[in-house]
Amino acid sequence: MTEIVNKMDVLKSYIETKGLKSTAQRDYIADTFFKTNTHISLDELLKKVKRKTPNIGYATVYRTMKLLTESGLAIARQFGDGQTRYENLPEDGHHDHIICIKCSRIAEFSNQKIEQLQMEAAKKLGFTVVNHKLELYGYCPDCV
Amino acid sequence: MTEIVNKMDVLKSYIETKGLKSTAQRDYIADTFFKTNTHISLDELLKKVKRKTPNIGYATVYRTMKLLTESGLAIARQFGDGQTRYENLPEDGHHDHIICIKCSRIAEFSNQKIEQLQMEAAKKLGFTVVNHKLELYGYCPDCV
DNA sequence: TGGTTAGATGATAATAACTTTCATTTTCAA
DNA sequence: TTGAAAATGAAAGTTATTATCATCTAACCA
Ligand SMILES: [Mn+2]
Ligand SMILES: [Mn+2]
Ligand SMILES: [Zn+2]
Ligand SMILES: [Zn+2]
Repeated sequence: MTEIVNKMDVLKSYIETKGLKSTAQRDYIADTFFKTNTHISLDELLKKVKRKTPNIGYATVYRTMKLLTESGLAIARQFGDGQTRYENLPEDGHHDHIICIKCSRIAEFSNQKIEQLQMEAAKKLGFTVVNHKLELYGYCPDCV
Repeated sequence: MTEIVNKMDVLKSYIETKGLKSTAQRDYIADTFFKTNTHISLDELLKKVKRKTPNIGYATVYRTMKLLTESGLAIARQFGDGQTRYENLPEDGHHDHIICIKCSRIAEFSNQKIEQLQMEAAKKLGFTVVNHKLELYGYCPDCV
């Protein structure tokens, strides 16, 4: 609850800073997205949004998610199925993913030791790490 | 040297097993690819191949790389720049990548401890890992 | 409060990287 | 040598994303 209000405030503030305008469509798309706890695609989000506002366009959903990503409220992910998926910025920090190659179920995990070892591996090569992508692919408990 | 001959033999053998036919185009594309030690895109490979055989088509390069990937001689990679890149199957086993977000330089590393921890993280969630993708993004030594 | 105008919207067109189709050519076993 | 099966190259089709453009609309102001 307070969560979503907060996120909406962050968005409003970002919009103001950038000299943009507030619209009902954008608010509703953002609100709908903030209420999801999945890794949602644009098509899925559009479908959800169209249930209340059927006249909304794909382009507006696309532009809104772009805005949310820019403002840091959403994270864009690519799990190799050909389409970008968005998730809410996790309040408990960064996490990585494990994806079932049979049913597409996605689980999340975070491991500080792995992050540490990544840094070290990079340092050994003279690189500085800004971000990373770690995805495990395999079978979930239900798919053996 | 012996390397490439070996790879060509593996390819020949794969082609025979599948009931396919041998062609000059395929041989030349494969040979050109086997001689690269980069993570090469289809366009880059086509360009290289066209220097000797200008009449060769994109589709043939595409189909040859598909074949090499199926046969295990090539690995297809996605580094987030929108196009698939191919690399030769490394003889020293699996490795992961670190990509410079300024100059696109790609370095490779492998860390057994990280692999181990990944397995454990997956197991904790009841998943079985079949493969994984680990990419670090940051700055290379030349780009600070 | 009505006018102005920069930004937003939604339909549609354009991209870009594949992927497939198809007419023609080539391979290769009989 | 021949004919069926596979390969090739040009071109068309896909699909997800991004841009364009003719209206709309929000927000500031006289
Ligand atoms: Mn997630
Ligand atoms: Mn590599
Ligand atoms: Zn599953
Ligand atoms: Zn660099």
